[in-house]
Amino acid sequence: APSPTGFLHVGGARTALYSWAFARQAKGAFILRVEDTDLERSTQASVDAILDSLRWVGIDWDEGPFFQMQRLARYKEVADALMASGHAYPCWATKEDLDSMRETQRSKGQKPRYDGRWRPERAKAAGLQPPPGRAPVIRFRTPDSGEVGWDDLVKGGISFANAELDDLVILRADGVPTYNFGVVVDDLDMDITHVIRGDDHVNNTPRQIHIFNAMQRPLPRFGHVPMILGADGERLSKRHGAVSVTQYRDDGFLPEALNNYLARLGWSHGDSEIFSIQELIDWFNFEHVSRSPAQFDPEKLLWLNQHYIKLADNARLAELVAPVLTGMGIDFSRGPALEPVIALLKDRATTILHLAEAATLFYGDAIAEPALLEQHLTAQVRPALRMLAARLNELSAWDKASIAAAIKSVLTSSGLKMPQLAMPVRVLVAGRAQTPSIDAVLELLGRETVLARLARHGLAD
RNA sequence: GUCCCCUUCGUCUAGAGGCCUAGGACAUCACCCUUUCACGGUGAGUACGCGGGUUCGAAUCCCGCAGGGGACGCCA
Repeated sequence: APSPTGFLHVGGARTALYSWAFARQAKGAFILRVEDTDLERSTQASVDAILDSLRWVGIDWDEGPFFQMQRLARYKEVADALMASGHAYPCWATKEDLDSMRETQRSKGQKPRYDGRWRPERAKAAGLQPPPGRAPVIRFRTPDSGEVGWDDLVKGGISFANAELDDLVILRADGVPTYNFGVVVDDLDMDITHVIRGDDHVNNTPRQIHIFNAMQRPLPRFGHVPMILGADGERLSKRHGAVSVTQYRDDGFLPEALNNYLARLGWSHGDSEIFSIQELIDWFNFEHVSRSPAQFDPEKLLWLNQHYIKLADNARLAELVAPVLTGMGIDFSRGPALEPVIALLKDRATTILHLAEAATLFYGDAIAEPALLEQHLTAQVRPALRMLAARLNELSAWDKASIAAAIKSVLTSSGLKMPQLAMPVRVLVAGRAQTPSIDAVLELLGRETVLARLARHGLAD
């Protein structure tokens, strides 16, 4: 049940993933509800971004998306019923009233909370009269004493003293429900059996339970998954870097890597580190969801991403890399085909972006830094390089094995060691000192390009 | 400040009284492989927050303390 006030946060994605996996495992239904009652901040762009993110990570839904703003009449109906049964009442306290009330409480070291001044019997006793021409909000009457508790799916027993709670607003003056009320009527109407949400909602649960009770309906099960923290131990936020699912997609992460990482962050299945979405569905359980918050570790995510890139199909990777190259202004239609290039490079890439960057090796003009050139292109190796150019030129077949044989023969006649010859070739032909094995690089580059580049330095005719 | 929750290597975690001189993974370091860089392989160091109990025996149970996180809105 996302709120469309921004992008899908990785924490939200993880909660959705657990919830979804559990629903799939239980052969239940996963229902998507958009909680758009924050009129100030909700946007259609956020709705689109969130649905897009969910689809990208592979979370599908059986019902919805339902929008709370389309259910206003229903909330009004329930609020009226609650008023009729004495569980709710109108309140005309102004923003200023409430602010000064809270300030006083805070200064006295108390927890700021609504004092119940408009509870009918108290308003009457105090002689409060509804101000004319102003619509009230509706507040829920919370029991004054006793306790509320529940058996949390991940945390176990949790309980609150009712005296800690106050009378919360359930319906605003304009008829829009507040969070705690909207979710309860929705959960009931939508037959929600399991409410899986972030830890930050633990304090809302007792209030919601009271509303369920007032409506005389059975409770769903609640499960509160711990927060995700940044490296500094504070709640993960923008200032920690990437936090939105779309950002990870744009940064070149594979959805299976993000899923695997997120699932494992705060949940475990013995020593399993790498598992598929199907395994998550088969293995997921609440007993192994951690009860304490977890720090997000970008390094481990990178490791998983690298792992999944190595496993990924070349054609799929090519499709992901192509637009990145285009975005970099690189025309990869001139040069070797993308798929073999990727096949050669994917073992060393941690993200799609890095993979694309590595691929530029085959599509640029490969001009090396002068210092690099000087370092590797010594007088000693020049004759061997000329010899290599000649032999490459004479090769009847341009394939990795033939190229390797040509290199070996030059090594034999020159007495050079492999690195002494391979490094200058890399620098001359690729413009850099780090490349995959040189025979494979030459093969992909093609004979013409290789010879032309050697010729630039007078090493080929 | 008040309330709620939490506490095993730097990080994510396994562990549900003896299998733990605490296991795995990321990161780090070393070595091996090697055509550079990677990949891969092997190995090393590093943790049960503290103090009391309970018990023949506690990372595991209880209490206290400390620390961390969350909440305290007509935001969700």
